[in-house]
Amino acid sequence: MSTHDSDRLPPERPGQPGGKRDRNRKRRHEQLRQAGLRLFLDHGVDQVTIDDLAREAGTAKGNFYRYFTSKSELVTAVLAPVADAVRDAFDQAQARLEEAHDDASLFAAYQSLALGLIPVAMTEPDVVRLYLQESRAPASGARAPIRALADEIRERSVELTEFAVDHGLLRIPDPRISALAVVGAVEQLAWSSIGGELDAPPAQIAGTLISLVLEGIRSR
Amino acid sequence: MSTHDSDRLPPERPGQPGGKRDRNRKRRHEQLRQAGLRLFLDHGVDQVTIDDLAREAGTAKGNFYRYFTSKSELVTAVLAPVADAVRDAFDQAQARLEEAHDDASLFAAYQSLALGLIPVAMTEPDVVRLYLQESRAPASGARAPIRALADEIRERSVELTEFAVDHGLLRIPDPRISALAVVGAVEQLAWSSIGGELDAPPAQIAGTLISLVLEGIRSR
DNA sequence: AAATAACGTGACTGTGCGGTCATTCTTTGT
DNA sequence: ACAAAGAATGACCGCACAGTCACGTTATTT
Repeated sequence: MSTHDSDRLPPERPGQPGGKRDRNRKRRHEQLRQAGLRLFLDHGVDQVTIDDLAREAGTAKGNFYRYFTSKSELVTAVLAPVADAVRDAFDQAQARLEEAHDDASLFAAYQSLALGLIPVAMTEPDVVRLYLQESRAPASGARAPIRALADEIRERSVELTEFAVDHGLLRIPDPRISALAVVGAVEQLAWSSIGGELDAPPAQIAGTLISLVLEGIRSR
Repeated sequence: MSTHDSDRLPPERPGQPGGKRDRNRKRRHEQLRQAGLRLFLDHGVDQVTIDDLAREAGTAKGNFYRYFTSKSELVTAVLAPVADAVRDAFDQAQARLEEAHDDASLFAAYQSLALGLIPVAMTEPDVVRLYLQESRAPASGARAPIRALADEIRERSVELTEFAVDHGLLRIPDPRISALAVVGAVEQLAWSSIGGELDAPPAQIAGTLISLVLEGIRSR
């Protein structure tokens, strides 16, 4: 009969939401997530094996599959906080932009995007770094979730700027080119900053980039 | 005695420089290079096995090792044309910059950089794409040569702009930030363009980016 | 406290990988 | 034409991997 042929691994959550089972489960989940983050950063997602992950998390191999069905699913979990923050920040910015009517409110919309992104970049630099490290991976395999997030970021950035242009808030010839250029600049600066190649404080980097975008190099 | 303990695989070149051996050898080398380029793009460098490469190149596995000692060495060979062009272009630009004295000659130096890079990007888009795809990989493993090239590009870009600032040719507060922002913008635009997400012609993309950098968004 | 069910373990299996090598084929030098 | 050397082959070895599973442990329910 099999009411649910598919209730295989991993099983449902334990009984009480605040009980010992629930806490233990969350702890293991987080241990595996942290192990993944460390190993992925050091060796690249593709090079890390399930054995490596289990060992680094201090548990047995078979147990890994009680929490994640695949490495790809773990990658999604590792990325989750950043992915959520990114989506929220774009939603916010889009909502504000839809009610914008002048230069000031346009600026405020873009500012809300930045203000939504900066906190997570400060609290989770390693996750951001992992994203940047593998963000242009082929769309198949364990790195796929990272690539998907990258595609979403580019898409929504372009969307946002096209909306501004369509509603007469911004007057630039090709919004797609400008939006992608800014995304590329932001990502490269974040990458160099997190990697320690740029010792300037993030606030200064952001300020320099904003004035560069608004006024160009000539103005200085 | 062993005059040469280390003349193991891969062996020296065959007798005549223009003979059949030489031609065959060059052909196989190129077949393996093309096979690598295709497979690396489709599946990512780390996911491709030596068996895959040999099969795609239409040869036997053992033969691979007559041409490359490792996957990493093949990656280096795949990248070679772009790596060479990049180095040459930076050398050129640096030489011009050292003799620059005003705005016009500064512009000419940067222009020579662009003019050195554009041809190889047009003739070898796949190699550029592979570089962009894996350019932020960890420094160990088969992707290492790609990462090395990326580091070199960033380093020399910063160097170039710092030189211009130090010699009073450019007046910007932090040359490192500006240089990296431009590198990021260029790479992102190249990535999107090669990936078909931007249908604008390269010349228009370049023009828009240049005016964006020089004058900012406000000017339009 | 007994029964139940999720958690946790590590051995096990099959598969596929990197790298080697004896052998055969092709080119070259004489 | 013949010998010498490089090119090419694919079977083979050892190993490491993904995924499974029977069994022991710990928390939860009754």
